[in-house]
Amino acid sequence: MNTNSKNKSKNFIRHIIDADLKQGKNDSKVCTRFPPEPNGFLHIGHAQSICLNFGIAKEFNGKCYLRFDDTNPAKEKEDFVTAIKEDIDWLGFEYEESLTYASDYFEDFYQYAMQLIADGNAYVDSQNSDEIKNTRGTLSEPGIESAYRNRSINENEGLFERMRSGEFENGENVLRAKIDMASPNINLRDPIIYRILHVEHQRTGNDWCIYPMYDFAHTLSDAIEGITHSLCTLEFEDHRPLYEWFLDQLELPSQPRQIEFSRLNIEHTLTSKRKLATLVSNGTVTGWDDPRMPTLSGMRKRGYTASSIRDFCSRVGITKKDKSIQMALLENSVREDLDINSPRRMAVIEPLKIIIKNYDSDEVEYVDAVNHPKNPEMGKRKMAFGKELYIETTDFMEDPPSKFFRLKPGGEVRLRFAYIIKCEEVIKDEAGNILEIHCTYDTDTKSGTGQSEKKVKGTIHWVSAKENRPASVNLFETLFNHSEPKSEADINPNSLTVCRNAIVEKSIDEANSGDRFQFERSGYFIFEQKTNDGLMQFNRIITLRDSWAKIKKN
RNA sequence: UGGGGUGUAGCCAAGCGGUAAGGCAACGGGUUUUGAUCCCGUGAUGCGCAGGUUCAAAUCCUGCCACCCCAGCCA
Repeated sequence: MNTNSKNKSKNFIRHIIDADLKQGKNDSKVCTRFPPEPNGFLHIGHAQSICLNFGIAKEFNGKCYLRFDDTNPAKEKEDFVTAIKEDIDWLGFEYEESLTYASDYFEDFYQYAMQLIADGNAYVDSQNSDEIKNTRGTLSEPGIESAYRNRSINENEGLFERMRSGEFENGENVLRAKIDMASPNINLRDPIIYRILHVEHQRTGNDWCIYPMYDFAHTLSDAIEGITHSLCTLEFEDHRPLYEWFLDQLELPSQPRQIEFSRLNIEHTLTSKRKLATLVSNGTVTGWDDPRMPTLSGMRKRGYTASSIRDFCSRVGITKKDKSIQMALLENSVREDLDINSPRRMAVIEPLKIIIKNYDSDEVEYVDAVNHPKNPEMGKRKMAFGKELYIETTDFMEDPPSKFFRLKPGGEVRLRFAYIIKCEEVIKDEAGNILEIHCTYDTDTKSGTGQSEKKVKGTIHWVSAKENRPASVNLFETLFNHSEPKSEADINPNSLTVCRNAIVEKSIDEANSGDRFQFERSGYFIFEQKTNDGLMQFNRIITLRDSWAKIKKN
């Protein structure tokens, strides 16, 4: 894919797996899992985890489960399951043989919980949530044991059965693991492992009114599926002792190992499902798939390719260090893919009219334009040239700085694939606004004819005024101004600009929805669809690198 | 101020006792009918800080500092 993958250095997780394999652990098998909760859409952070988990499985000839962690029906929806599958499909990973749901194991979980009770390792607590909260202690003070902590096994069994059968209201009882209320690790202070929730589950309907908590369900799911390496993010480090406690107390089919790595953060964006959900619900964006969102569906709509996201993930390291990746790294991956694979077209986003005074004919003449400068196999096309054309407004300056290689009064510039033109006159309205530029063209300078030795510094793009297609173009900037956004106040008010006066060369007619192009000298764009008023609608995926913009700044 | 983690260039990251890979960014230069692409070149006497062990330390030891995570019947 790139030079990076050739000499890919191994991350610490691969080292651990190598060592495990060397020692013959887990029958020399490797099994991982990607366990999203279906309560939102996947984002770029999930992509890293998907690439890691599915990548490791592939590399070690193992298996990777896609497991929906659906233990909290209050927050989950079938729609999210569908969306998540779609995103993983798009990213290019397969899970047909390995698709599971935590809810598949509800009965197993229940039986294991009964075992915990039978062994004196769990009890039903009848304190309410405030009481439980108030007796948990603090970061520096131990908690207080519940008065219900020493109920008999018999009583606990009866109570837990009655919890299952629906005899209690939400919150009346919980099942707690009996560990240590004085543990310095708060997760070990008799954590709740079951709560009562009279909520219909998207898959199990009303079969259950008690649902297992994450730590319990996750450990058991891993053990049941034979996960060898359970990879999660750093915030679960404190949960590992509890994970291992369950593994120690119960006789389970396998002994998975939890390994934590740091989350992926990207500057100027958010990789928190909860915060992204807020942007969706308060209308800051148009939806989970808004092209400005760091969700996989958003990036897909924006025009990013799955391949470039995989490449990006391969360039970002897997470590335990807190990180904040610069957007430039992602953009580099996107540009690299798009440059190789996108056919070129010409489009003018903000048109400025050019009249070629010495072009006598009212007819159009056709010039050849290659579809890719380095890939002849992509072919070429004809572009209409004639007396009236449009160029980019920013390609003309009446009073330019030095080193401005574009059109200026009295100056010459090449129209790409066509002729060299000279600016003769600037036509303005009474208010002084530039209306059009009158030029002359040099007939000897037609591209490809070799009739003239004339060289000019600048080459600009253009579109015929006679043959073109009107377009509406969405230009995006980052959703947040601040490199590490905290609140709504950091939102970039200019994250979306709509240009409804754009025009594209006529050959764009052939485009199908989802096709990507490079509009020369401008950027990469994806064709969405035609708007109701007949405009071809494009999203700008990303600009070209622009060293002129840098020169201007200095 | 309890517990768990992490500190190598602007951002990532390799390194695992033998004298600091690589990528992105930045900055020079070359090619170019895209100010794109591509190609070439430039960065740590230094690995959070201070000591120590050793012929030899980013790697081992001690102390300190900074930052992140944890007190949901969320995951």
